[in-house]
Amino acid sequence: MDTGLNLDAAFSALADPTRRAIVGRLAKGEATVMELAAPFKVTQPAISQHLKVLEDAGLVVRRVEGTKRPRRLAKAGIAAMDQWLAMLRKVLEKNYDRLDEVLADMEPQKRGERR
Amino acid sequence: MDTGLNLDAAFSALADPTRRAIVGRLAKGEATVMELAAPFKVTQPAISQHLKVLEDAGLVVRRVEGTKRPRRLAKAGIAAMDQWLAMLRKVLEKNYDRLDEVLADMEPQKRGERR
DNA sequence: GCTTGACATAAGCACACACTTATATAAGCA
DNA sequence: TGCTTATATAAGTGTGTGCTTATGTCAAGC
Repeated sequence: MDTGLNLDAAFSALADPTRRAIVGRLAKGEATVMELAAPFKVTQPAISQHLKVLEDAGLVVRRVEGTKRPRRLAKAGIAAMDQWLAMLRKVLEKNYDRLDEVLADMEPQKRGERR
Repeated sequence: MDTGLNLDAAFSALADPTRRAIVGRLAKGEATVMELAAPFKVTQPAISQHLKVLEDAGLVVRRVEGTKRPRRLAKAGIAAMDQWLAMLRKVLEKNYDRLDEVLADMEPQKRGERR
């Protein structure tokens, strides 16, 4: 029942804080590699590698402009994750039982076997 | 702008297909470790380890019932990711140029740290 | 044509991760 | 009391990831 889109790649791409920051920057609009690299301490190759991960995940697309390769967000990848999460959100909003949640959190642990 | 929840942990937890399947199963309701392990070819310890990752990410909570430890979905973690993605979706759908406008357009209560 | 600027790719390394088997703990039951 | 069930933790191992430096490519400008 899967759409075939790569959720693995999308979620693991966004697992990295640098890549989430890149995506956050691209939410403001198109940007070149150099522009994307500027705020970070890492080198340009590192950013290029991050961008490759984001592109392979379908979250970002590339354009050619002279010697530059501006990136922007891709709708497909974002939509796929969003859809998966929407399913969970729907379940939670419908079934969430506040009291049970509280009780689970307050469960006595006298024997200290937790974590 | 931090929800207090760890997006790093949440996204990387869901990067693993086994863990996404576990979450998918929990969307149908509470389940024990053995029940969660059944559909997979991996061993029980592996599932316990996956569950620890999901719990640390705030996506799943535990309850004590005799010798069993049934898990269920936790609303907070899912909501945090959902919110982050909603911001991106909004940018893509509305074709905004600037993130600022999107943030200004979002519900005030969802923008900052509450409580 | 040669240099520069913008990027991609390659190789190597340290560390994180998913898995395994083996063992520990705790509750229920004969 | 011991045996079984449910789960957690430990230790070891192979694989993956993120970073680095070094180098390659390709378009622009002189």
